[in-house]
Amino acid sequence: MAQESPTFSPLYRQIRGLLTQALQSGEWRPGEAIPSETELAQRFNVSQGTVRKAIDEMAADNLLVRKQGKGTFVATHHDPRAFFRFLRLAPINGTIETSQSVPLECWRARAGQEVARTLDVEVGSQIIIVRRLLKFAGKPVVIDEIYLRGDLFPGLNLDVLKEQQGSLYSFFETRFGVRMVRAEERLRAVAADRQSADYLEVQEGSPLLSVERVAYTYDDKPVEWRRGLCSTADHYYLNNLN
Amino acid sequence: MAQESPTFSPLYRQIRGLLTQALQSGEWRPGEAIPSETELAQRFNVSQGTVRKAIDEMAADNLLVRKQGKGTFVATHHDPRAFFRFLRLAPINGTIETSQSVPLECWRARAGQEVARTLDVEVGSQIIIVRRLLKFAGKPVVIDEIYLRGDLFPGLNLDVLKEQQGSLYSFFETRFGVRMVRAEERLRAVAADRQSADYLEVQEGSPLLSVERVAYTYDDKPVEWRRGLCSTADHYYLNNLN
DNA sequence: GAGTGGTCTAGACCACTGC
DNA sequence: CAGTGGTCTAGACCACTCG
Repeated sequence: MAQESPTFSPLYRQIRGLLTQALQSGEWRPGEAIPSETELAQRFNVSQGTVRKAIDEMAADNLLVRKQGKGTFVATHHDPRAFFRFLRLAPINGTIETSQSVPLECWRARAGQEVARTLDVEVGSQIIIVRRLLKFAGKPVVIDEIYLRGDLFPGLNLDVLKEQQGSLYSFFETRFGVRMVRAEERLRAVAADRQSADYLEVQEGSPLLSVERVAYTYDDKPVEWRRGLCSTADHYYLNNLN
Repeated sequence: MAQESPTFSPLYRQIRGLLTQALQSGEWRPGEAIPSETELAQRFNVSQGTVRKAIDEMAADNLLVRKQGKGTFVATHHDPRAFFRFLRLAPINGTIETSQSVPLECWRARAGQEVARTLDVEVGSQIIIVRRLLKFAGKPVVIDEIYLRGDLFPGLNLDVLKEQQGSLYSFFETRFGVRMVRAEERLRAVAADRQSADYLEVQEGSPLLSVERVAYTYDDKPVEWRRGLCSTADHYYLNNLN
């Protein structure tokens, strides 16, 4: 029912669109259960199998999480298993370490050309810049500079950031209703500048891993641009190629 | 039919196992079409939908490639689209560049403890070590040191390597019937040693991206261990986080 | 037109959770 | 026990490719 001709989109893909829209509108919040497959099938007037296929895709993209016998849930950054989805750093020797995010600075500014293009906003619109230090087992490992769309994070400042527990994305999710869904990272090796070297307690000029990231929300629009400098003396960046 | 009780494995997963086994045995070679879904369903005495689900999973893992109207094919590294699945380097400014693999050295040795553990072979068994330079648009970008299981690459030497066209994995696939299926990479930033600096035409001590990789075949056994040092002056390593 | 994969449906039954 | 997701089946029809 309702199938277009030029760009053919199967029913389950349309259902996915409707579900994504509902997620975006906040009808079901991160961590909550969405209605059962049979309920959704009735609501959209399709068979249960079609809803199922839509949910399958969204679960594969980490938008939803299925739990047999319990239901299907909106994915959340609070889930400890989701923590390392966006933080691919692991200690070279040894086990899991506790991590701590230390906010250093937070101020508002106007978007220059490059930031405006990356975040898909007008040049001159308000952005927020955050600098923070990430510690593993008490030792500084990453220094981040983060650019955010100002309109999406009203009231964000250094004091608010200090309330943060858990990951930054988990914090954005509950505090501002902004959920990061996917990201693109560009990695390079660079020499430590003076300031970063001081923060990371390494020598100026020593090699650091530069991780540049653009993160997107549901509607595939960029929300965050960040650049992290990682000391890889005791940690490496893990990646699986399938 | 035939469902175990302790570790329950659904039928389609068992079918996947049988298909993987057939791939591993070389019944269908990379690039070839496998039998149609209905044929496979008859062969395994299951419904077409069950075969379909098995193939779906394997296509998601890049073991098979579906082509509507034509059939399902064994994935191959010859496919230009598969080229950047294991080579995540892209030029910082500009378009696609031609790449060239220049073999430098190739010799046989006995596996030490670390290599033996990584490649899951006995200490002292034969391994092959390859050094090669990777050029983009004529300029050196990566210097690789590659450790291979000697038993899987009989007759491999520098002369043979010079016949290589396309990617190294594509070469291994046709020449030795060894197909890399997935890999794990560990990235760090390091300072260039004298020799690497010379090859990459950078200054000694300048920051390089170290990419350590273990690659696996169908049976999930490690086949290759390699370490690449990348000059990220004009290229970055691209990664998508979903 | 014949053959392939892709979609959609409907129904039966299994596995897991929680009351 | 009822309710959820997970599996398996069978059949109808659509979209694409190729001769």
